[in-house]
Amino acid sequence: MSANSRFIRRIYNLLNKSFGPQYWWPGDTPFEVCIGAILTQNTNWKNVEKAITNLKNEHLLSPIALRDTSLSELAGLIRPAGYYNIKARRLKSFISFLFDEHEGSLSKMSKQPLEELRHKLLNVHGIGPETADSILLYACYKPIFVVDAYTKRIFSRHKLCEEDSDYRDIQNLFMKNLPNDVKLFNEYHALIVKLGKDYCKKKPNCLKCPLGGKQWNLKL
DNA sequence: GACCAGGCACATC
DNA sequence: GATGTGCATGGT
Repeated sequence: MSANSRFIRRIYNLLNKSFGPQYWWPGDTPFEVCIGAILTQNTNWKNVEKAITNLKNEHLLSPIALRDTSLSELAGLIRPAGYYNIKARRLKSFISFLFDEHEGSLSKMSKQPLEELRHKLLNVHGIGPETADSILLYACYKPIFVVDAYTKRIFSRHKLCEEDSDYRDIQNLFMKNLPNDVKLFNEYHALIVKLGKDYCKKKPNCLKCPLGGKQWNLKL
């Protein structure tokens, strides 16, 4: 086993021991996961929850209901999640894709092979790498590792990737060094977000961080 | 009142 | 292909 692989697994074990299971994604249905993945782009999850609650209260959390909702009404309801005009359009483009390609059915969409579906999702307006991979992993249960701002910040601070590593570089760091396991990818990303929220914001709080101290050259 | 949060598309060089 | 900018609310 390579040194990288040992590091990656050791960090997972540390986080898992410190935080325990995270029960991700925070959403009731695969469809809600997709909506949340778009709404949470560059946005605090608390604000996303308000927007999702609004949609639930209006009984709009289904592909058909959202398809039949006007852009302006949708924008008004998701307002708390920020960038609401842009995100309303992004939600609509995802819904259009779902109906055009998969009869409005997430379970049909999920039957597509991973790489083919990923490629198609990336062609949907408003869906980039992180949103696509969140949908693939947490809504379609495909084995793909989600990289977010926390992942990049934490791993570059600890010199486990370069500061200018791109999305695929970091994703490969995990996927080449871990077994191809949906449950593991699910839990690992969730633990990274937990670590990020609690200890590794832009101004880090290293004192009680499970990764230990202010020394950002991890010695495990 | 500044700074930040689980990105992405687009313009410009 | 790299770099900069707009999008926007709500919490600290």
